[in-house]
Amino acid sequence: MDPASRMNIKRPPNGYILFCKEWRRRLATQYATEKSSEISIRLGKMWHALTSVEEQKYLNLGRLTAQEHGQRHPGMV
DNA sequence: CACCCTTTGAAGCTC
DNA sequence: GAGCTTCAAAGGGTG
Repeated sequence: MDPASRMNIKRPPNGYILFCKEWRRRLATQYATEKSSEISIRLGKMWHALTSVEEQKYLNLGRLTAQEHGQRHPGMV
């Protein structure tokens, strides 16, 4: 790949990553003694607790974000 | 200071 | 087109 793309543009975050950014901080506050790896496991449990609408919301948003990346970086090569 | 460990989804490489 | 691998976040813990 072009070094320019690797240097400036990272891979688009999926729905789960978006969910992490919102809840990871909250879980880190509640479980301040735990590490991100442990938080990730808790986030996985939180993910299972989501309703279909919420789950699809994050996945859908992540997919749209990925679609936008292609539009924000046309060609690139 | 970079990598490990961990989660899920998707990008990205290989075939 | 079908499939496997790497990277995205992320933060104490490890090296």
